[in-house]
Amino acid sequence: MKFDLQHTDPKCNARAGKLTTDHGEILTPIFMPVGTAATVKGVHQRELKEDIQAQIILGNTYHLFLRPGIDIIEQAGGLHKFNGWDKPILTDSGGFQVFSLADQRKLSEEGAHFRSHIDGSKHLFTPENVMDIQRVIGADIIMAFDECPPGDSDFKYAKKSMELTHRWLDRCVQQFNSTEAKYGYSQSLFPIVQGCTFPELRRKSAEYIASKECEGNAIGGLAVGEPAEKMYEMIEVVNEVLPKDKPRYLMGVGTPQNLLEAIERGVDMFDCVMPTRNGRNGMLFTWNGTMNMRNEKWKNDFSPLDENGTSYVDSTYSKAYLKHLIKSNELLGLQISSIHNLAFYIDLMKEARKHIIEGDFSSWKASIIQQLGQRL
RNA sequence: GGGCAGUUACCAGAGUGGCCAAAUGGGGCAGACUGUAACUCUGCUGGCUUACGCCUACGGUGGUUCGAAUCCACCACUGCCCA
Repeated sequence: MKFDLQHTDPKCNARAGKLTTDHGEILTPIFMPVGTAATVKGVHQRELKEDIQAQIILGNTYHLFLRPGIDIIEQAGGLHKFNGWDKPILTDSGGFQVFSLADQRKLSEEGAHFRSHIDGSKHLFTPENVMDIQRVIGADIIMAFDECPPGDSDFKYAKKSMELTHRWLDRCVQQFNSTEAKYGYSQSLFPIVQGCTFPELRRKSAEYIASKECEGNAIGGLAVGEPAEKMYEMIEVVNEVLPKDKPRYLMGVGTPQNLLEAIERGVDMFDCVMPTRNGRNGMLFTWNGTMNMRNEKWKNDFSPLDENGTSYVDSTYSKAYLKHLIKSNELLGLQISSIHNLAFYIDLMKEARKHIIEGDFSSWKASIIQQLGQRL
């Protein structure tokens, strides 16, 4: 993997870059659709490629490990072969599931003991076997196994958790370096900064993560209940430390506003379930704010779904039609909403990149955030 | 013409003497959703009121009762069956 930092906005820390993997190039800043269980819910690979123009998607180690199971992925010849996506893939390590499925797990120095949410069976994730599993899944970018503590954790817990994540990282790096990619293309390991909302912990964690000299770095443990301002502050602290010549990935974030604020602070990569999940729940993101498609007011609005949208669903379908589909629980409604929202997120990144290159990102961002705050 | 069943809030539909402004679904209104156990979850939905509370309400009218959506009488309407 290779990262070229192409432009940095002269007035802020926003960056435009190019990430080159064995499955293709990624222009940053980039939004990566989440495809947890080997699928971006409700969206075909062809739609991802042609309509949404996604350059990379995610998969999830925890979910793929439980179902269909690593043996099936291996028999398929890796995740790319299994799901028919031949562009880059990034897999999350399952660290977030240790947090979100917390009532089912027990952490120890060794790793995370947990029960399957599917059948209750007992399993153990360790830094070593999570690396091995991600070797088998075969994503282009794989994530270190970390602990993602709650946003309201106290200092003592945050420190303890961060130190465990660092020790686990040592083991991840060790295991990663002593194993090889299985399918003839290379894989990169990204470590993850933790430290909750404590600047000194974040700084320390960023220094530790940077010292591993991996090909890219991630910021985790944000947008997990803390105020947005805290999140922005932590991003600033961390990005002062993380190397400029490597991509920075803010995990699990967020709203369109969050993305723009993070880009301004030097983040290059994002993923979030929001466009797909909220889309399935009837919420559309547009350049002029959000729309709740369940609202009665759309029932006879036959104007295009989104006049400013670039995806074919935006001009092919009307607001009234999507409102009808959503209210009727029709599957096509979920698909249209997901395609629209993902296309919007990707467009937002393209525009951001354009303005970074033109050197007026901050002023553009300010006006866009104003627009995005509305409710249509 | 006769018999039976029924008439409850926007719709459907429970409730058959006080705990009923009335279950539950749908519809409507609003909110939530951030490295996906999520086509999910939450609140509101007669009027006035911040609330307490008051008023109006279960086809209509009249009655029984301390008290009626619930019991009685008549009337109106709806459905099914028989002529």
